[in-house]
Amino acid sequence: MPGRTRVPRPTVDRLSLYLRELERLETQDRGTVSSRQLGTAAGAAEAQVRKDLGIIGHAGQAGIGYSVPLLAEAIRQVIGVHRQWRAALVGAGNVGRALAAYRRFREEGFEIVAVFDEDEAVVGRTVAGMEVLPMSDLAGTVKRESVGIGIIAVPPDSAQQVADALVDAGVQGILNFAPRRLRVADRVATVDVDFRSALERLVLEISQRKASPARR
Amino acid sequence: MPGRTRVPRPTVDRLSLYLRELERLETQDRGTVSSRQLGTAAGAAEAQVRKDLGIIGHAGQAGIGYSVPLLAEAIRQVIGVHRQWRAALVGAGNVGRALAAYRRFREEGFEIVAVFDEDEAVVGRTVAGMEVLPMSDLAGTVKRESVGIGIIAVPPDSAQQVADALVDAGVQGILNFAPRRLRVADRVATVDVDFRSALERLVLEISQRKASPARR
DNA sequence: GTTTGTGAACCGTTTCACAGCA
DNA sequence: TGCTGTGAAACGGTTCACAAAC
Repeated sequence: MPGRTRVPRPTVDRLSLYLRELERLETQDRGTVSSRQLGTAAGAAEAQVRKDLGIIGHAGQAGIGYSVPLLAEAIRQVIGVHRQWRAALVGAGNVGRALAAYRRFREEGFEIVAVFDEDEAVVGRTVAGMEVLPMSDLAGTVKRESVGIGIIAVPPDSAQQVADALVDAGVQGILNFAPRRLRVADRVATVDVDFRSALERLVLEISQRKASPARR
Repeated sequence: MPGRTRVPRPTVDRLSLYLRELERLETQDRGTVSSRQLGTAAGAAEAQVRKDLGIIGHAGQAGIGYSVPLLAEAIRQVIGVHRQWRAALVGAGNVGRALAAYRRFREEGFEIVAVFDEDEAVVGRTVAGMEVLPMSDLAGTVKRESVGIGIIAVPPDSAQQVADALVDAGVQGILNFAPRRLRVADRVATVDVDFRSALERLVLEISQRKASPARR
């Protein structure tokens, strides 16, 4: 059973990036990679890569490197994408429709199995081949379809109440696209994807870059 | 001239969140906030809030707190959203169209002024009221329209070449929605928004949450 | 020669704790 | 009493450096 030790957040983020590089190498039938190459792809130091892989308990071979397929599988196991995750999307606006149409998710182990909206006028329409359902169907669908993840793509003012509904329905995690910090029970994990914060980070970095010479 | 001291990345992220709360309070005509309240909204400790505001050189009043409008303005100044930013969007697929349609950007100081696509079949179509332009028009448009930010919403395989084109055209920063690490000149800032990494982070947190009791 | 695994030093950020001001 | 500002301590993650394995 994996998940022995706690994995630091920065390490998790890098594991995602290593996995992308490994999958690229898999298509090229490369048998091994060095920590240096993985580090270059992920923008991390090579010692960092070795530390990260040590944390998840994966060993390489001195002088050779790491086995591409074995390491890829090990990372998938640790992250948990070796199994398929089923998600319910709430919000059929711009962001919601784009997510529903994003076919790539499926290959990556995620599947949106139902779409909901609070707006009665939107309920009944078709989004990416799925009928938009009313919020009253949420709890039933989550149970029936074994939904583990809720995706929030509604305006900020209704984000919290949607989160409450998802938690009540029994999801294990929430991916939140609304620019609002959610308050949820401890047993539920949340991750925010916030365009606005990303843009603000970018703009501030631009300003700082102009002020002082960049490093690296 | 603002931007005296360097602002740590984690602080930048929290400043975004403080600003959201401040804007909410502004609509309610609240005159002051305590570090405790800002911290609660942003999920940070109160001492952390005071440290952050100290870093940007903003002082509160002991026993009272911080002035809502003054602090909001100070944060906007530091981040750089007190002025309007003009952006060029590359990629008119699902993600690109959703971004183009995302009206909220405008209120937040960002404006997409042009849309480009590499695919000849897409060029000429209309997206959010804008005609999709060919990549050959990129450099000219960036100069003519004073575009500071490029937004990449293309498949991963073409992300790097789009980045190169944006850098050559003279943008100062790139917001990257493609799941690929970009390599750009030092003078250009980049920020990644990666759905897949976000989902993987979520899934791993779900696993860890099941394994051990959560804190907080 | 190449590349791993890891203790030790290092560094930046967070938390603590408390003096000082309203 | 309520709340800020800030040194000092604690923490967690990163980088260094090198012995060991191939």
